[in-house]
Amino acid sequence: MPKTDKATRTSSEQTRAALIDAGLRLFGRKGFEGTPIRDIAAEAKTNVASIAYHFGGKDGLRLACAEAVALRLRQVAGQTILSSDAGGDGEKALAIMETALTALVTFIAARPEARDIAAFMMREMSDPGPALDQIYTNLIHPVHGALCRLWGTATGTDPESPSTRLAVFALAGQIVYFRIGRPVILKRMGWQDIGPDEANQIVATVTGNLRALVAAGKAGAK
Amino acid sequence: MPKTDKATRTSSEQTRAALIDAGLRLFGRKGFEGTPIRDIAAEAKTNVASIAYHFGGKDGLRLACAEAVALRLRQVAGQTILSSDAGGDGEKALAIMETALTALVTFIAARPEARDIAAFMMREMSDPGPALDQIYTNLIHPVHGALCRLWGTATGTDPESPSTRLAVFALAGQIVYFRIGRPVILKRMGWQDIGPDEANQIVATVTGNLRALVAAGKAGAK
DNA sequence: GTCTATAAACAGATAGAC
DNA sequence: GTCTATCTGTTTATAGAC
Repeated sequence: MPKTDKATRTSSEQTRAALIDAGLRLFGRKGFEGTPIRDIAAEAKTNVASIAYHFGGKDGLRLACAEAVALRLRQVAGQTILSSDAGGDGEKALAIMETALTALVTFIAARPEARDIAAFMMREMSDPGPALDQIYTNLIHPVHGALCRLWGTATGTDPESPSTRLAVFALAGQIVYFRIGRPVILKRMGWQDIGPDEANQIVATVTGNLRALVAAGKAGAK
Repeated sequence: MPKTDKATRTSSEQTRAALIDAGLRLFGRKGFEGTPIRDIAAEAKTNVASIAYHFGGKDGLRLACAEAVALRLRQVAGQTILSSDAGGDGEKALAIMETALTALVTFIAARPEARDIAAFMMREMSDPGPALDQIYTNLIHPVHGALCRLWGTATGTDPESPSTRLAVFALAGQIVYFRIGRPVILKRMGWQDIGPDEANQIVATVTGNLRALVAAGKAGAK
């Protein structure tokens, strides 16, 4: 059946993508060791053997999931941050950061796929290995670096200084917590779900904090 | 129930404690499903069967670990926050929060046990169940509530309002990220470890942020 | 209460038919 | 390329000796 003529649209690629999708979802929820490859195959509507065929084994799928995570989050955060340049204008740098954070928070807090993406990343951080290296070099390092440059421009401080880097990490921490801590947040806020309304409240909190922290950083730089 | 005569010092209690300790460490690093009870027994220097004996099974140990986590973190955060009362004095409320945050951040960022405690909590949040309920009612709800009251006093805003609750969650997010994201932070900061020096830099970042955010919240409340 | 031995279920990898 | 059947090792839980 799997001949790659244009009518069939390479079912190989489709199976591959379905496996990564299923792997991300299950690894995120139940953990890597907690997920049997049989479940992944079932979720992707294929057979167990196809995981060894496409990725060489369970570990290969893990790495492929890490690649997918880095790619997806760069699409959300990256294209807004990585490409743009404030050109020394503090106000513009702050505006760019606000736009980027809004996009990031909206995606991370409200989009359903973000649950699995965030959970996958957090799990990899609890047990660092090749998959985390992937995510670090392809996502975290470039995005954090770009945010540091914007932060430096916005506050007039050294973008390479430890305090700038820590400030940006603190900012990132706020965002990821709104996803990871979701069940706790829902319960405490009395929310049923994080829809557009709730996401906007979170966006308002984070962007408000950004402005306050940048203002404080600017004052401290004098 | 073990017989508690003072001479033997109940080795039962010791085994129990050693199992919880080992469980917390291994569950945090490799996840619940990723950890065989044989490994836990070996780490606790006892036999596999003792887990079923003391906790009824692997799930029982999981719940006992959740209890231990809640208890331990209440000792760190709780005794400073839960007991004290600002009595309507904004300055005093801010000072209490600063003291509490310093203790919390120092513990979470620098203490080795905190790695496993934080990882355990995050994993439970990714896959909510009875253990998370434990942690929520015995730790998160009371501590978050106390911080909201202090925040309300410090900023002059309603401690029960959604924006206050979200602000406190954002603050908490910063703290936990400095533990969860540790491997990434070490790499990006060029640090070998988080010792007293590095912990102080993190404490300075977080308490600085606290002051800036409270000041902004106070201004907004006018 | 502790521990060894074992049972019954389940894991990931792979050979070979299609 | 896909899928079934199977191999080999490992898992949790438990029975029973001490």
